[in-house]
Amino acid sequence: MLQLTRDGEYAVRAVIFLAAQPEGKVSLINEISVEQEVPKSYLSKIMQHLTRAGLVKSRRGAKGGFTLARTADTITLRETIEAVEGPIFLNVCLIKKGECHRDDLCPVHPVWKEAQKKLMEVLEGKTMADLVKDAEAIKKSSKRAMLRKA
Amino acid sequence: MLQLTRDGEYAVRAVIFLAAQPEGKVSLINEISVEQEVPKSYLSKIMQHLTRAGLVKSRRGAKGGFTLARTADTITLRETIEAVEGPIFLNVCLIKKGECHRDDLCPVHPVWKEAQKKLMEVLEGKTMADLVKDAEAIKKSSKRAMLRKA
DNA sequence: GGTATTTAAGACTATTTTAGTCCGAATATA
DNA sequence: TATATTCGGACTAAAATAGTCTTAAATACC
Repeated sequence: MLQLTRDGEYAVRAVIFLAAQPEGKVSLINEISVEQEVPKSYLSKIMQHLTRAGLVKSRRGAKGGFTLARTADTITLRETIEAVEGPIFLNVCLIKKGECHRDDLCPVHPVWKEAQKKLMEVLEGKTMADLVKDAEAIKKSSKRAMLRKA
Repeated sequence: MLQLTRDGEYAVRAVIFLAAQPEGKVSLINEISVEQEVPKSYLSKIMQHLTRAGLVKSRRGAKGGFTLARTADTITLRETIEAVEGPIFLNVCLIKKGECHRDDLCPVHPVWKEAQKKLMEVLEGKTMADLVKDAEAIKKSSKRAMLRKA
């Protein structure tokens, strides 16, 4: 449907949450679920994918939980989404040769290629560190707006 | 899944086919289906959507068939796709306010907004007339390549 | 060692979407 | 009237989506 699924959305929320935590902080499914408004049992699935994809480190047992596996500035939006949704292709014809009807003769193929490239540029251009910084800036500016109103 | 469905793909094929026909030519479901490799009964559904959306004119009965309802240079790729898939939104948060988790405080929202804008620019930047022209150019250049080989 | 805590893995489910097919009705031509 | 052709909708099978739930495994602490 040319639309991000809940999996992708929830993965992004979870990784941003982890990225925003202070160094060394270990987060529980429960915390993330409540804070980011993601169903707990569903989130547990998402976290597993993120762990296997190497974005997140997990530890079981008491004092266990999740942390980022790498620094937030090395994790892009694209990587986070693809960790749970699989590789993004705006059209099947981009997956590999032969998927495309009339292969190299299709005039629409280059258009999808360009659209794909632009989308990837946007999703790769934002790291989790960027997003945490953006979130802080938004919070500050909205606080200022509140004060002005009061 | 962040991927165009068959509906969208088939709609584009059908409209390009109509755009490539000589002035006044009326095309049958059957022709389009064979030429563009789209299942006939499925295509019939697609054509109905395109007709209702005002991109295509239909006439029933003997000597009936389909033509473009407007000139090919006024029909964009975006319009064609949205005629059968409904409006494109890369993320639910773009549909309307309130769909977004933590509304204006979400740092990812602006990123989706930008991605959406870029995608739309690409899909609106190509009209069916452009695509027909591109197809002709591709055909010519591939013919030249064949001749060089032979 | 035992107990409490926490993630891992996978089975299970309901709903929606996707990708079609099929048929009878309506409409136009000749 | 016979023939051609789209229209509209019912129908279907398979896959994706969006979850839930239960049991097992690992870890920490007493």
